[in-house]
Amino acid sequence: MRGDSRPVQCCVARMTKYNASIQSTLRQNLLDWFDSHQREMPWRSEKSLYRVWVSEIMLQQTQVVTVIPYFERFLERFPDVESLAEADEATVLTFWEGLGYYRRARLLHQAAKTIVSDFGGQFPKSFDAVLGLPGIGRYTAGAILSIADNQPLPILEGNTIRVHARLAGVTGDVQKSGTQKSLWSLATSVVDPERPGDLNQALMELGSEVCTPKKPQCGSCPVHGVCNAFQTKRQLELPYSSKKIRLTPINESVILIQRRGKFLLRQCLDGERWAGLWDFPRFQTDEDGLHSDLEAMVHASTGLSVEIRDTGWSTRHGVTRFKIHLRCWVAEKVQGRLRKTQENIQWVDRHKFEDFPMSVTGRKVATELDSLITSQALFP
DNA sequence: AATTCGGGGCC
DNA sequence: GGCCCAGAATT
Repeated sequence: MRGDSRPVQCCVARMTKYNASIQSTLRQNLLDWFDSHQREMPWRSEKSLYRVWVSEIMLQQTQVVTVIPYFERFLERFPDVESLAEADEATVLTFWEGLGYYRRARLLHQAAKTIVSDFGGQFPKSFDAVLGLPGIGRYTAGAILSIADNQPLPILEGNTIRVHARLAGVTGDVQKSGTQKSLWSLATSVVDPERPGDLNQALMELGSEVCTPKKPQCGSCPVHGVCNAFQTKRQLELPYSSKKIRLTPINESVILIQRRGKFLLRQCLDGERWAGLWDFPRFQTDEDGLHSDLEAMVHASTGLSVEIRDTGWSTRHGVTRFKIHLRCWVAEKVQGRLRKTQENIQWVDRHKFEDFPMSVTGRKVATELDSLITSQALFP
């Protein structure tokens, strides 16, 4: 197929499966490499469907080094499906705090309940049943069953998209469905019949440790001999994506409202950012972090009448896709009483903040509260 | 097919 | 400051 006089790009762009020879080389070399180079991970040393499931959910859009401490704590508190299913959602969220994409935790919790009610507490082994669980898509179902039950199923995610695009010279826009189809086809053709889980992990491990986005270590790559991108020196051009990440600037303020030593927290509603987590009342402000009628905003959101006392402290926190300009105001005097509202709001002693799963910015404010409220800037 | 959802690692 | 990360659900 390759090696004739036609441009390489033309031929390989249409190659959507590895031929038998390349399949064999990929499997052999990658499994050998994986046996000697794989990193230690807590879900590898002790393997079960439950542990691999939890790890795969945590690993969605999240790097291994970030996940490991969360995984350890989570498994200590929720060692099996039953303990997870029985827990309150708020408790589950507490152990997810700081990891991001909190819907993952809520769906994980829902799925645990489903497994108890519909599968007798045993994580299912049928691909369709697993795919039907909330929070589990094509990648995660294949990953769990191949890794924890050695089922010959393909996977495709960030790392392996890059690996396959380079190995096979896939030049199409990776966002396009046609390109995705080609990549899934490549992934399917390389599935190892003997050790599918190890080969899948080897592909991902290669993508994160060797076949990296910026500085791929092709010299130490076990499969550079069959890599189209390496042969044509296009490692840095593949995979191609036309999509550019854009940031949306956000200016928001949180307001510290205290009464009798307690502070007002509200639980973020479904549909808004940090759904289910707790936060200080938060409002949109202008570019300078100011709002023309902050007291009215507080009243509108919480049903409380407040008197804004000072505006002495500010900090910034950058979040991917958002930039939050965070300012805090302290309202010392609250005239109104707590009213019944749609919002789930609560007066919380500052020493009890740790009992609430919080947004990262909310946690930051909570952690620095002591220095904030004793600051001379706030109480001149 | 495009958006949304977080936070951190890494250059 | 930008890009990327063991993606899924929603619109």
